[in-house]
Amino acid sequence: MSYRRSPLMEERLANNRERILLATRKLVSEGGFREAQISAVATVAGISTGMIYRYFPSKADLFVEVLGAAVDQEIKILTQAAAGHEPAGERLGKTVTCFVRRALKGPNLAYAFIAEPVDPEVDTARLRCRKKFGDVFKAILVEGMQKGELPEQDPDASAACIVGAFTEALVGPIGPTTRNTQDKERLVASIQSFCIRAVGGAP
Amino acid sequence: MSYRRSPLMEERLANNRERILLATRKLVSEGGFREAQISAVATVAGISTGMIYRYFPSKADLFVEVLGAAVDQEIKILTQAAAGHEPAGERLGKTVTCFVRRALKGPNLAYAFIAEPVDPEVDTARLRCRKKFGDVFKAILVEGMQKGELPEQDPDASAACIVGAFTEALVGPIGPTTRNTQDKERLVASIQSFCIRAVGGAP
DNA sequence: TAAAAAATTGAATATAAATTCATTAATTGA
DNA sequence: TCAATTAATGAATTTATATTCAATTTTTTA
Repeated sequence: MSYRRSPLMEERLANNRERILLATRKLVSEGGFREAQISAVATVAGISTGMIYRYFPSKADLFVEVLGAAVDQEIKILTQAAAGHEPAGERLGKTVTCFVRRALKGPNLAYAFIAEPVDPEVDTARLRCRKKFGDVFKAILVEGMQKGELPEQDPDASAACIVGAFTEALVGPIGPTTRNTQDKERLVASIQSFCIRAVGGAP
Repeated sequence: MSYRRSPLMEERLANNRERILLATRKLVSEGGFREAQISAVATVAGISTGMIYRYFPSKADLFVEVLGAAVDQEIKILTQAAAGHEPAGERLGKTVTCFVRRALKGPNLAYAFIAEPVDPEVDTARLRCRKKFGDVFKAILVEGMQKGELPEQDPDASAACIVGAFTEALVGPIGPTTRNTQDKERLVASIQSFCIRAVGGAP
């Protein structure tokens, strides 16, 4: 035999994979999944289209991985924001604000992800992700109800409503098009108040 | 000359157009826009694909018309539900419940419409539609604030949040998959409570 | 440096769905 | 019924991407 992967080569391969993921992430965060065609990903990553298929079985698989990684990162941050010993209403407010601010700062994938059109395979993954986001809020609600800080309510429904509320407020018709910082902060505050009142967590 | 459209023919043409719209509506409400390919529409309508292009310049135009008609109908019903002289919180509750019940009853297009993936042209129309739904709620909120029944809030943001909240609760991860009537009514009630509390309209 | 193996390329192919248009069928008025 | 005109068909074309693979380049070891 006269070829064996050297550590150097190994590294370059891993590098390629990373480049593909990064390129996809960049394209998606700029123009959504729609703009992330294989050829575009290849161009941005500086490789050929064929290469992509040495690392990912299909475009759907690539998307699912990018989606998963971005969401996991976001969930981690969100979970930290949700931690603490303040009353549930306050914690909810902090968490919502955290998400919304990050989304407004963009290019951040999470919110594009939870709202965007894709093919069925990726869609399944997207639903799972929305559920994950919901679970962060659900945990706050359950604890708040246990402590008697929040009125009784269906935590699954309320959590879904919260995710839906800020998603729509962010990517919907009134979403961030050409807004200045002040407007953005006002939007953040409005969404936060809405969600806190919604779960009965107003002081 | 020896051909001129007779009233009979005129009627048949109008009939074809209607059949195309109905077929599209049926397919979309069953399987979303994804399932409504031109060939499928043609089959369901019982005509050839070519025919469709005698009535609609493109698939996007067809979709936009179907979307618009369905949403207008829904808006009309919603506006009626929003009318009345009860306190704003109560009116909001009625309106939300009306929408959610109708969506759960399906096949009703409106909610599939406001949540589904499509190409850019149709997407613009969809955004307009979501805005229309929001405006129904905004009107309630503005009036409620004027009368001092609701706390001050950004009515655009709150309206968007409401639309987002029930949309997500309906089509999101906890949405209606295999739910019995009782579960559905519980979901309706949960969403309603959430929205009423959210705008500060609790009694 | 040369041969073997693997990595990389990108043009060619596959796929899926929208749109067209030459052809055929149906309708109208004389 | 016939000629003129329009309606209707659906196979062929177009379009837009994803995916493959024969050919090329690079890397490794002897």
